[in-house]
Amino acid sequence: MSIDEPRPLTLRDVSEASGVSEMTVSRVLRNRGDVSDATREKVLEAAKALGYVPNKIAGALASQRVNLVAVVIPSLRNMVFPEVMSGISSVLEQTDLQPVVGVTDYLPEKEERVLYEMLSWRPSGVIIAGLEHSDASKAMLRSSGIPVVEIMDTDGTPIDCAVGISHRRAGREMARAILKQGYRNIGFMGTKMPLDHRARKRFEGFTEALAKEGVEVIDQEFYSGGSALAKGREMTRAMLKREPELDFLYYSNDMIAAGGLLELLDQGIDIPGRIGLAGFNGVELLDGLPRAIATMDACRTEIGTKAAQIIAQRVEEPDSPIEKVVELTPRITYGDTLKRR
Amino acid sequence: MSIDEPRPLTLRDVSEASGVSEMTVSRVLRNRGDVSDATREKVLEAAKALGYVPNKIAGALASQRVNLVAVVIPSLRNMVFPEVMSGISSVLEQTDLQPVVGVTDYLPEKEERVLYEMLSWRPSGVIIAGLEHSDASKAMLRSSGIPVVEIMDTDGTPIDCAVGISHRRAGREMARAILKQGYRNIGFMGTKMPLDHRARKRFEGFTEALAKEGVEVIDQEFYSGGSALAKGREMTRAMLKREPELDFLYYSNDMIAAGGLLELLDQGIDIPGRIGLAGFNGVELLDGLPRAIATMDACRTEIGTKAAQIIAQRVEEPDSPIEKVVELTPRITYGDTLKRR
DNA sequence: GTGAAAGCGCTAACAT
DNA sequence: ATGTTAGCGCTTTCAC
Repeated sequence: MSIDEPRPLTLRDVSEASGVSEMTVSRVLRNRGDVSDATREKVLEAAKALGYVPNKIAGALASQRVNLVAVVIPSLRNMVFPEVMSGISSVLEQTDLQPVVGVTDYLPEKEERVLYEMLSWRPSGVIIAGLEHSDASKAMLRSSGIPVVEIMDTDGTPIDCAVGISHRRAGREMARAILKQGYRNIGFMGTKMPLDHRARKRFEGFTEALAKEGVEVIDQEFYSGGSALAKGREMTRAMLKREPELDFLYYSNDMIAAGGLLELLDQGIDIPGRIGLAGFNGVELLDGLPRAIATMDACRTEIGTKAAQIIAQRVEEPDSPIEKVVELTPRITYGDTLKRR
Repeated sequence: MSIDEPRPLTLRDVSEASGVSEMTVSRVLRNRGDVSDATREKVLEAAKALGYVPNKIAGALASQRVNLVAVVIPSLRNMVFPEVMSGISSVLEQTDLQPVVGVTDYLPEKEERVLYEMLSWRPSGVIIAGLEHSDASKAMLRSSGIPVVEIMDTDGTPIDCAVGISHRRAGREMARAILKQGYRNIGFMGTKMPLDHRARKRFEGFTEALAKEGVEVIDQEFYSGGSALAKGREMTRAMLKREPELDFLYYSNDMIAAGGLLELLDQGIDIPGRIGLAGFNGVELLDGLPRAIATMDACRTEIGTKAAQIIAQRVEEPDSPIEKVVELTPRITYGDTLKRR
């Protein structure tokens, strides 16, 4: 008796153990075609007893189909993306498709690498955050021949199709709401934006709508890294010191807005009378703060579900019609930090 | 001229375009063996011009090696796991290994499915949260023949090896610290625990250490779902109403502890004099709250890096010695919500 | 330094 | 209802 290397099991092993041809074993394991109940039983028993796990690599190569959907996002630490992911998963779970996540850290070069890696597994579709990509990335996506859904943003031209919101519009609408309530001395705080195109677009829309009414942001500050809550606090304190006559603070996300809120409350400032504030995103996490922050929903889960539906649809029926752009419409939540007439 | 189906490119296409054999093209693309600079140049040029992306499926099947590491975690919405992920990524980025994430939603059956799916891609290793798995999952892992690192927890017997902290010990230590400061009327709030073994173990360690000093938790409450911050607030309010003489609140995570903190501050209660409180995890997110919450670091990033190092090591040198259990030691942060003598 | 042949473990397509 | 044959696109191995 010789000691065998622990070799992974193959179809052949199951075939021999059950006395059924490899082909029939394969059919049973995939619920394909007609197999008699007796044979099916035998095969399943043998497979289970051996602890056989199919080799998808071989299967994929033979069948030229891979049931993976590549999902490429900038980060997992920003709660926005896990929420999009859960929208995607909830739809794909009902199909035989599986999401595979790649993270780019907001770096175009890393996006390129991640994309290359993922495409080399020949997935059935790609869901990728944003409309801004390197030329090489765009070329890869275009020539991949698989459905590509760019998510989160609709301000631009998609490679294949896009699902998201217009961040420029979101910025404009928040600006209008703020002006409408009579605020005029407005400050802005946000992430450093060369990296974050969506935050940049919101800011652009925001200042553009203000300008239309002859208003300019009187102060602004950008951060990167660190605890968003703490940063929101710090930046707010600093800005109020610089510009005491500020009457509104617009934040590029709800987490720094929460920091700002806590700072204003500490200082005993009347919200939203003396100073109003607003963030962006509507992160559920923040329910439970002393005041509900004015914000705009970014439709995260909905973006995920819609994107996944598009992929699933096009995998099933490759010739189904293509909706180029699906623009969802975020709505303002006034909460307790933005006056309403 | 006929219209060709957009067929994915193969090595053969690059071979023909460059006038070099498929074999040599393969060598160039993988930087293997000796290839003259002239040939290398030609090949790279052709590959780039065509936009060739290698087919890893075929490669993996032929070479019997897959550079993927399966990472199986309960959730992405709990910031703990993205932090572990980033520890894992930071290590694997320096190798040619790639993490692939699977999410179980704390459900053993889903863990089983996810594991089966992932193992069927024949990854080079598995990193999986927790020590509790279904028998089928354990069997799959054992017979996979690849390195398996169970993370987060060391209270139990690993299948192969484990990296984490002892949650029982963490609970005990927090209990001791609380008692030492003279608190005696202690309440506990946490997640519903049949799902979350680590929270359960902390609670068990906690009550055990209290019992040793003749102290019992005088009230407890469990939640599931919803905004943790809001839940922490609600549960705290309810519990204080039920048991006004409470002088310490122990929470199973920092987020609900933060909700509790905000509630106590609202009620104008003296912290940590009249009531002290503590959470668990040390989520960076929470810097910036009005008071720093007493907590314990769960060593999340470190767990990720160590686990990834073990996998990387064992992939490189399959016969390297195995450390069964790596137990990291979390430390208490007193913050502003737990008296210190 | 380069190429030819064989085969990785499965499934499509065609028998029977 | 079941079996046989021929690859899928690469890499391993060996020959030159």
